[in-house]
Amino acid sequence: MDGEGNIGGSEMQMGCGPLLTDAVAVQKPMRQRIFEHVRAKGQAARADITRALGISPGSATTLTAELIQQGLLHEVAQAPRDQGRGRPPVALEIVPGAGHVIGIKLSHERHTALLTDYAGTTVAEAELTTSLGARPLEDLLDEVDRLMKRLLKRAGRSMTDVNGIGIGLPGVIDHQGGTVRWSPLLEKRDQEFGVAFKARFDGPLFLENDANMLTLAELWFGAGRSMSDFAVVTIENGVGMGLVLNNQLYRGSYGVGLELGHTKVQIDGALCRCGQRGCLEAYLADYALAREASTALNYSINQQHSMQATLDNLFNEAKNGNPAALTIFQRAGRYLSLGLSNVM
Amino acid sequence: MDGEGNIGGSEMQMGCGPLLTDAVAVQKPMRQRIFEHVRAKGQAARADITRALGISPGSATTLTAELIQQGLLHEVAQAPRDQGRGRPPVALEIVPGAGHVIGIKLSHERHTALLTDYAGTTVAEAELTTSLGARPLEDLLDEVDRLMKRLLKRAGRSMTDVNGIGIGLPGVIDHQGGTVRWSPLLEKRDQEFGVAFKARFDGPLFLENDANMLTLAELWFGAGRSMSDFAVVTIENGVGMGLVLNNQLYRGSYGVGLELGHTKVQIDGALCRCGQRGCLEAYLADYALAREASTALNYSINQQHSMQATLDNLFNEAKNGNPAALTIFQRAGRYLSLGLSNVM
DNA sequence: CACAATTATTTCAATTGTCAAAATAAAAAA
DNA sequence: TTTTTTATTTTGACAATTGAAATAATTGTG
Repeated sequence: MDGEGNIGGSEMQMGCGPLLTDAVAVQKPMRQRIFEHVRAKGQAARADITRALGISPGSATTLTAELIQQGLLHEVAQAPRDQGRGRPPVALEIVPGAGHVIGIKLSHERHTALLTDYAGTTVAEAELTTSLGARPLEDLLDEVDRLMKRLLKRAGRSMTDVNGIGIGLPGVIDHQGGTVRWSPLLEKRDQEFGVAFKARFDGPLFLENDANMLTLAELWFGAGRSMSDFAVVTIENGVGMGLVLNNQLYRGSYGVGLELGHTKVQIDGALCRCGQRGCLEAYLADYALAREASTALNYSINQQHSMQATLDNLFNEAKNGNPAALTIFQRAGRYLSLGLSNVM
Repeated sequence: MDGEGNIGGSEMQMGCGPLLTDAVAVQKPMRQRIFEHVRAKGQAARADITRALGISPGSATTLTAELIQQGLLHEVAQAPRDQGRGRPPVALEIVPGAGHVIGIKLSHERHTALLTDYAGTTVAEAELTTSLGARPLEDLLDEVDRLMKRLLKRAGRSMTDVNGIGIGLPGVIDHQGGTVRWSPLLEKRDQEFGVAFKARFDGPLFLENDANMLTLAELWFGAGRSMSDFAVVTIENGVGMGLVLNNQLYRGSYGVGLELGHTKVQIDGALCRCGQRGCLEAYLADYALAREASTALNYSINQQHSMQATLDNLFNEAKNGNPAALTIFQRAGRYLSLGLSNVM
């Protein structure tokens, strides 16, 4: 009778093993995996698919038939072989016009956009030079609007032909929630980019940090295609990094990605704009170089120089052998390699 | 006719998207997921499983029936509830004696072993003090043999009751291949531990770096159970780290894990036994502290002191306010926090 | 040239895993 | 007692796969 109030109260610490299971481990449907395999290989026969995905030949027939029926795949005439016996395989290919995707990169000085088909070939490009500095979310969406209109006009297509839109921009991006936690392009923090976008346009949006975007590009089109783990480092306005682990982009616990720039390379080192000391970014980013350049080039504080001009100047000085300027670049290089070796 | 030799030679760079798909992403069968869920919770009713794993109640009945049939699960009498209506749930529990597992930790001075049942409760323990230093693989396996015999005797069980054996040891371990790339316990490099083990014993072996082992323990039994990403840092003979990303232990491209100890914390810093400079380990590991201690305590070079004695001495001196000794510990702490913040 | 060998693809019945919906069970509340 | 509520079981159906046999399209061989 005394045990009624708290059930099992005496033995709370039961069980073992992780409490959280990886609920994300949902296997993609077979149709999609076949589609992606054909896309990766460029073309593939049913027999290749059978071997690559470990399915039965019967399934290959059924599933490819469905994809062909949907207009996503089609058979392609085979070049005659000079060796190999047996019935020749018939290659399958992605129907290029089956769908289109827009990719947009928002950046400091100019935005660029690309329209590609499902096979990955570029259909049209467009760009837009923009005002520098932070702006309201609506203004940024206006720019996106203008850019997409220009792109579609150039390709002779309309928004209904577009099956997906990917946008990459600098800052701290929550990919899952479609939120921009912080970006140099936006005035305010924690802007609901995804929501605002959906209100103005349609088609599914994929929002991504620009370094992550670049990393994905490398994974899809570049050297990363055949690697299971790699990192991409960008040095621009700030230091960014994207990391691919196990063939997929690693996003932190809350989709925020990595912050290589704020890796510490020196105890009590140079002051960083994040407020801490010794960050890699404080030695590598353009604003950091510019800061040191002012000293090296003997600029007085009240002289006004644009950052780009300062950097150009610094670069020229270094080329001409100015030792102070050279040291800055050498040090930046050394710190970069240090930060990178830590990632390894 | 000219295109016969190399098929598609002109258009090799076809396709886009990752070439390697995550073949590891095989969803575990539902039966196993249910088993693991019950193990994690200690006990769970069919209705709980239905909700937790998102399956239909019918499936829960069928699948748990199979597990009960196999002798892995059983129903357990429920304590009377004081609130809540409706038919009371009947809890399921893992049959403790359904299987047993041996866990072994090989270390410098002594090896320890544990026999537990499938529910995770310890059945017996054993340990073995060992010769220091590197030895041939066969000698190490002899020690494992002796340890396991002692353990099983104490538990009154035989090898046939054991369904799996996990071994953790310091060094660079290839978990997948069961190879010891390097370990302070072994004379030679690249020893095929798994193969040699299988030749002498039976039952599946799980070989793991000791830091990774500890990390898994934390994931299964400790604070890590409710976290999706975390790191475990060990400071012993060398600095080790285990990392859990997305609820699973991260092993490098080839199962080698991480090397926090050789993260760089200081450009041109202290010399490390790995030959590089500025490694975290060169400030934190016991041999590094001992090295500095010799200086701080004014030991002359030809005096012979055991490492442990030196460290004890250093610790006492620091406690008594010796400033040189204090500095050593403070610096070690600072470098550690630096290395850790980089991991974040 | 007919025919075996070889490889690719298709057909088709059978299996498996899962679910939806209805039925049944066991308790508390009215 | 009857209703309400929650847990579990039963049942039939469905969709995804598979295995095995059949068919197709080649090359090599006697």
